[in-house]
Amino acid sequence: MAKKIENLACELCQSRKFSLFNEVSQEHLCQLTADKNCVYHKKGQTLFYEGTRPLGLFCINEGAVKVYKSTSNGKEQIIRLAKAGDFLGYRALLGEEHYAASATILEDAKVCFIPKESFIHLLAVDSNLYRKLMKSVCHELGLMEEKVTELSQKTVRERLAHTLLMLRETYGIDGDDNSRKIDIALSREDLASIVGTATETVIRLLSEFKSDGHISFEGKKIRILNPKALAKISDFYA
Amino acid sequence: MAKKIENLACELCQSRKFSLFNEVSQEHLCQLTADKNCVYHKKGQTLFYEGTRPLGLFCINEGAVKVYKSTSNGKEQIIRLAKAGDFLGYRALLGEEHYAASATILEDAKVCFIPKESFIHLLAVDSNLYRKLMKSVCHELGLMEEKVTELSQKTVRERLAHTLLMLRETYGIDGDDNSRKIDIALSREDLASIVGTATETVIRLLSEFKSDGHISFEGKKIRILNPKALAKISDFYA
DNA sequence: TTGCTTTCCTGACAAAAGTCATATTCCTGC
DNA sequence: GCAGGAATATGACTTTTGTCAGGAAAGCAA
Repeated sequence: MAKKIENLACELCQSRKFSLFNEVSQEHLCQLTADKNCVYHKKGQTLFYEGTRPLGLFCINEGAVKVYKSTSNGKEQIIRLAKAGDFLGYRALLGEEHYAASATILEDAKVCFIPKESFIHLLAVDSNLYRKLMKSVCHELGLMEEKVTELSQKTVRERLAHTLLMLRETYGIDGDDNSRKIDIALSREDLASIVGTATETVIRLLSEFKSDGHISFEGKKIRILNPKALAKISDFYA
Repeated sequence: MAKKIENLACELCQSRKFSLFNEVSQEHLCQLTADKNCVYHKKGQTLFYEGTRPLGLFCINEGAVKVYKSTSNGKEQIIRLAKAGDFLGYRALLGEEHYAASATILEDAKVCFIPKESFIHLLAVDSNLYRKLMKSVCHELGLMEEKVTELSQKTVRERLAHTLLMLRETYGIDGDDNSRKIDIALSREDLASIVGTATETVIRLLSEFKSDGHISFEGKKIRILNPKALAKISDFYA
């Protein structure tokens, strides 16, 4: 299953260019390359479990990962999706807490693991990185506050439309502006866990969006045909 | 209304002892005392508005403040409540963003305002404070993630019970363990904005909790008579 | 292929919560 | 004290959403 692979060179990593590590010095990157561990994970494997102690930082080189909390009623709430260039586990690491969520692979992934000491040392010598990380955590916090507001004030229908638009922003590929495919394999159940509703409700609403011509299905993926209509439904900035 | 008052000495401030500034050196505290501005605010006044640019950090010396986002349908979602010793505005400041929420006085308050430059300088020279702040922001993020999960998975009834228990933790005074009064003046509307529901629903549920003997009303305030029952209702850790 | 499992879909129904209308109570200023 | 307004309370009704049950389709292993 999880297969150790040869360390990818951080200094050459394409995913890094768009990540928080984009300004880290060559020297420090080489050190990271030496310190870290790279692993190939298949879909369904879990990177870490809620409640356990973080031993380092995960960095996604390729693939897709979901971060979610399990709830008492057996469901799960997806907190965020991580893709190439994203980091996982820094909140627990910097907050000196246990993981508050679990992380599971959605699409086969190459994941680098940077041991805690190595990461902490890097932060100590690269104050620019530390500052950027702080900025990023603050931004995340802002996003979460927005999500809280959305959850308590908007209907499932509005939230689903908004979620589709956000997924389009992040995972949209090919086609002109009016027809972009969301290139990530999300089950209806996953989608429901992001929106915060029941799977059946998502299925029903997607069918509706489809028959209204706002979206279409391509295999397991969704194509956004009419983003404006979805924006209107989601009550975006209105 | 807002009345400038003589600067309170940070180095002598009792509220500070339980705040993030509890380990800041005497020297730096004196500098803060010189740099800051203290203002007395009456209930209903607003410290800052969503969408504006942060010019500094607010520190609550006394009183209660609500931080909330206004939504398109005219309602508001309370993101957090701040009391003596709490800071406001650091997320926007450190994230280098505009305020994502507004802050309004719930109970007459003494609020100190530390200019941005002064705060940034303090962070630059006191790395321990910076680290503590990072830790705090990460912790906040964890709390928000929990709130997101709670909002999408629990009923209003469960959330209200949980909210009452949290308010009891933070604002509970006098009485033995089975009878603590929540010593903060929250209107039903405010409570609804915290829980994320309609005012009428809160009123109805509170009446129900009252007739079930779980709570009682003392003036505008609520006394928790049976925390265990509320914990059960809130499905806490179950 | 075949059979098996998982995911997706649909319908019927129930429960939860929001909305609207209307009292009633509580404050506050005069 | 009283008037007027705000906050609280309650009822009736509607809408939204969740739940349960059952079936179709798609993926997967042998």
